[in-house]
This record gives sequence, structure tokens and C-alpha cells, in this order.
Amino acid sequence: MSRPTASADVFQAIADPTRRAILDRLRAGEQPVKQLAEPFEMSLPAISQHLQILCSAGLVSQQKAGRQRLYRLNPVPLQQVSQWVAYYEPFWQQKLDALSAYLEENHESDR
Amino acid sequence: MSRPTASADVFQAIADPTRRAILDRLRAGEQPVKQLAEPFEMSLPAISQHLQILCSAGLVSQQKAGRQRLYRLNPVPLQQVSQWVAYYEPFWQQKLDALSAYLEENHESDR
DNA sequence: TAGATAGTTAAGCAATTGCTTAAATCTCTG
DNA sequence: CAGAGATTTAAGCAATTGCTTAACTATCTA
Repeated sequence: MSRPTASADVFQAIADPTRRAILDRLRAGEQPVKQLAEPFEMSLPAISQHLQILCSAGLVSQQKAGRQRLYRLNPVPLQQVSQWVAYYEPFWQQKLDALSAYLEENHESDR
Repeated sequence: MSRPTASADVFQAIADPTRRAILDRLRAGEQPVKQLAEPFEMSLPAISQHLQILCSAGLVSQQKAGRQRLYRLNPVPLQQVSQWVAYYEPFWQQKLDALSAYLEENHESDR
């Protein structure tokens, strides 16, 4: 029951590389589906489906403009990811500190 | 072919909430499987499988200690996630700026 | 109004996921 | 050495995923 579907869950939504690439592309600004789909070797419906998943995760919003549909980036839910990862920053900092200490030490014993 | 399997891909690895919870738990320090599995209503093999996925994503490392196996957090691959999300920070900052500007404006027209 | 354009919906399919239970494996202890 | 403890491996299963093609819907344009 509680298995998170790709819709509505940000972490699931960004798990797919195509979806991340779409978001990356949207940083350039609002775009219609066809233009958005251009670099991908994938059918249009596939892209459309990805967009729907991004949409229901709140990462993207849609607006009709004549016969095209403009998609726009909404980065806000990514804060959830950012916050989660941020907890780990001190840990990898610690790791890197350990590494540099090790290198330092090695350097000293080189003399 | 290029569909990223949960193994080896960090974004896939952290897509699962149980896996994130395991990582969260490992922040408290190295732990054997049984202890790690304690809060989850899930069979031990299930946890073991999650640990393997985390392992092959490089997020966790394993060390034998008698008949138990100690798992230890390795946060370094999370930098990949951190870096990716960081690109979006200016965007949501912008969003929030717009919001606060809006609120400001509304506040002014309240007078 | 007939077509072309932009996009979605629907149906179907193979692969993957997340779990389960049962059977190993390895290691410690009496 | 026999059993208990800790964990993994194996096999199997239902649900989900990521895609495809074919058929629709809506909108613009000649």
C-alpha cells in the first residue's frame, strides 16, 4: 500500500535520468512538448508520460497556449531532496577531511 | 539497455523510502543488519536486499565482524545528488523572492 | 470545412522492483 | 561436534515502470 508511486513522490520522480534531463532542459525556460522532446530518442507519448509524472510530483506545471502546451519548471519540491541530502554534508566533509589529513601526513613523511 | 538499475545508480538507490531510512539510521554509526532492520516491518532478507543495492550504489560499505556484518555509511556518492539539486537552488530562490515580493506588495496595498 | 499540427489517452508488453518464504552459509558457543 | 545466531541466496510473485504503436482530441490554417 505505501509503496511510493513515481507520481507524487519527488525522489521517485527524479530517479529516472530522462526525467532529470527534462528538468535540466526546462531550466532554459518554458517550452512546448515537441521542443522539449527533441534531444531524446524516444516517442512523444513517452515524453508526455514523463511530463505527467513530473507534473504530479509538482516539479512541472502546464499551461495551454493555442495548440501547444507549455511546460514550466517548478523547482520547489526539490527542496525536499536538498534538505535530505544536506544532512549528509557534514558526513562527507568529515570523509574528505580524513582524506586530506591522510594526504597531509603522507606528504610530511615524504620529506 | 540504458535503463538504470537500482544498483549502481545513486538516484535510483535513494528513490526508495526504506533505503533512505536505512541511510538515515546509519548516520548514528556502523551497525549490524539485525539492529539496522529493527524499526522496519519487513523481513530480514528484504533489508539485506536493500543493503546490497545501497552497497552497489557505493552508499554503504560492509565489514565482517564475527558472525555479524557491520554496515557503514559512505555519503560520498550523495554529492552527485547534491550537485544536481544545487543547480536548481537559484530557481527556487527566485520563486521565493517572487512570492515575498508579492506578499510585500499586498501588504503595502493593505495600508 | 478539410487537412495538418501538437499533444494526450489507451492498450499492451517486457523488464524491473520490492517483497515473501524456504533453504543455504558461516561463525560462535556449550 | 551439535546447535543456535546472523545473514545471505534462491525462487517465486504481484505490482510498477518505461516504453511502444494506434487511435483519439483539440486547435490552427488554407
